Parts: sequence; structure tokens; C-alpha cells
Amino acid sequence: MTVTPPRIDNPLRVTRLPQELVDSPTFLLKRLGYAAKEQAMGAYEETGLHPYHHAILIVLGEGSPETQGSIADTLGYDRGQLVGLLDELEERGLVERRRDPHDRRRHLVRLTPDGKRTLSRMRMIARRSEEEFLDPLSEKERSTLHALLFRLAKKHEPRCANAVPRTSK
Amino acid sequence: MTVTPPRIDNPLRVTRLPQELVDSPTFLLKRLGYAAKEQAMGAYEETGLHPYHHAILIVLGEGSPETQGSIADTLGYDRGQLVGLLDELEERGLVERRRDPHDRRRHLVRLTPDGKRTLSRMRMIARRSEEEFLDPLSEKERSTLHALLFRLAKKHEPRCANAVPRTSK
DNA sequence: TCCCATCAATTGACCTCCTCAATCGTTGCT
DNA sequence: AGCAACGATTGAGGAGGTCAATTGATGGGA
Repeated sequence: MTVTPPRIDNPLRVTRLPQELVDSPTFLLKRLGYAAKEQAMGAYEETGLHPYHHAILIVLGEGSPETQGSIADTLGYDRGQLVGLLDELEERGLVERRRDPHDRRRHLVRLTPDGKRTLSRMRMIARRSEEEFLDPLSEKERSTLHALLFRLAKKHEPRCANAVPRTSK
Repeated sequence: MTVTPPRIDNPLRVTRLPQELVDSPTFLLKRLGYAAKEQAMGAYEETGLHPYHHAILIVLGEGSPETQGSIADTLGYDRGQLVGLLDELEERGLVERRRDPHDRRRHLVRLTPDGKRTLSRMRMIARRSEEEFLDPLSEKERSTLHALLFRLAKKHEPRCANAVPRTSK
């Protein structure tokens, strides 16, 4: 029996986004935000972790002991969602949950030595991924982009407001 | 019986994002993309439609008759997903599906007069919403931001590649 | 002419992500 | 001691997105 090769989609039909959408900064923002997330998830694939996990490790890596509530509030995560994420991190031995002796309702969460190693590994991965994502832009352009995004973030992501604008690298 | 007022969260605990995250353009991109989507959905609320519907109407508003496949490919939507969206638009009488007489597998989708009116109404809403989102930036800065995002989109959202860079307004 | 691979549209299963209310043990105020 | 609030956990539910299977239609090859 003969198997005919699959047809190829008509290459003449050029599917391009309407100019009206491409002209909209917020449309590009939405698409690029999604693309950035996709790329990050792909980059993290080998670790079996998500960007969420990375963000949690970063918060814990800042030193001061954190409760689950403070982690969730810092990152803007739902507390219920955080439970599952911490479960996964704890299962891999990257973080440690222990009761706060001064308030037994709380769990103090800390990085384990393995967690610290994983954090620096994820930092490298994230750095490479970001480098690739921003590849089309020069250093100066990246700085400009970041400054503009930061200005928007101060309005739309108030958690950023307290942070210091990035010092030029 | 006495009802004590609910406790207020400790206002001294300032939850700010780690500098490391705020310094990352792709992190801000992800957060702002989400915020832009949230704001747009809120702005569209009165219409009962989603940004998805708006994008579809825009494509149909360009004039040339479209099949469901071409709409999906243009916008990067899943064809199965598109079915439901078109169902909703058709239910409201904003679009019309009819079989292509030359190829009865296809549905040709067109805007109805009501659809055209709704489209221009949504354009106004989107314009106001975008205006508010970009409020912290000057006209010149918005232009710069858009140009930088467009450069990134050419790499990460190939559908943008064929479009013309925005002419300065 | 008949067969069959391909196609467009549709349907439905499934997974992820996020939000929200309910629960459990703990704490501090009165 | 009693009770309301708190931190963590659980589970339900909705929204979004991906993917495979189905249905009806087309067209090329034997």
C-alpha cells in the first residue's frame, strides 16, 4: 500500500498579525510576557522546577528566616498555592520547614545546603535564558527597556515600588 | 454580645520583591504582561467579551473573508479554542458563519453590522485602557518602549515579523 | 469510478493555574 | 476559661490552554 506524504500548509497564505495589534504596546507586553514565561519554563526543564520555585528560593536566599505567609505576600502568591510548591521543594530536600518555637502556628522555612546549590544553579540558568531572550537588544537598550518597564511596574505591581531602580551595570 | 473588629495585618512588615527579581527585565515583562491582561479584562467587563474576542473582531474587521483556520493561525489560537469563541460571538449576533460554496469544508466568517459597531466600541475601550496602563510614560517614552518590545517580538513572536514597525504618532 | 489520505471544523478529555471557602491547631486578649 | 483572629493546609471550582479523536468534505491516484 502506498503512503502519500502529508500535505504542506499553503505557504502562500501569510498569516500576519493585524497591524493594529502589533502597534499596541500592551498587546506586545502580553505576548512577550507569555513568551518569556514559556522560554523560562523550557530552560528550567532539566531541573524539574518552575520559575515559581526559583522565585521562592531567591526569597529564601536573602537570609532572614521566612514564614510561609511572608513568602507568599512577598511574591504575591496565594498561600494555598504556596503549600504545594513548598511540598515539592521539601520533597527534593531543597528547603526545610520547621515550627517556629515562639509561635507554633508558624512554619519557618529555610534553604538547605542542597537548596543553596540549586539556587545558584538556577541563577545561572535564568541568566542564560534571559541573555538569550534579550539577545536582539544591546546593553544600552536593555537598560532603557528595564527602566521603562520598572516605571510601569511601580504603578501596576506595587510590590516593586519599594525596590531600588536598577543601577546601570 | 461584643464583636471585636478583625485584626489588621502587621503594617510594619513590608513585603517587597527581591531586588534580584525586580532587576530582571523578563521578570518585569511577565508581571506586566499579566497586569496588562488583567486590566484589559476588567475594561472589557461591561461588554461581556474578552480580549480574545476583540482580537478576532479586529482580524475580521480587516475586510478579507476569513476561514476559522486562517483566523486561528493569524492570532496563534488553537482551532478548537476558536470554535467556542466564535460560538459566543455568533450567539450575540456579532459574526456570521456560512459555508464556503467553493469548499464546503470551510466556514467563512464575517462581521455583522452589529459586530462592526461592537468592534469600534471595543477599540475605544482598548484605547482608554491602554492609555491608563501607559499613563506613567510620556509619548516619547511610549514610542521607545514600543520599538524595543517590537524588536523582541520579531524574535519571539514571529507572527509580528511581517508587520511594519509603528510609525511615530 | 472508487478509494483513501488529507483537510476544516467540532467535540471532548485532560492538565495547569489561580481563587476562594472551609478546616485544624495555635495564640493572645479579656 | 472563652473566643476571635491567625498560620497553614485541604479541597472545590472556574478559567485557559493543549491535544487526540470524530465528522463531513475534498481531491488525487489506481
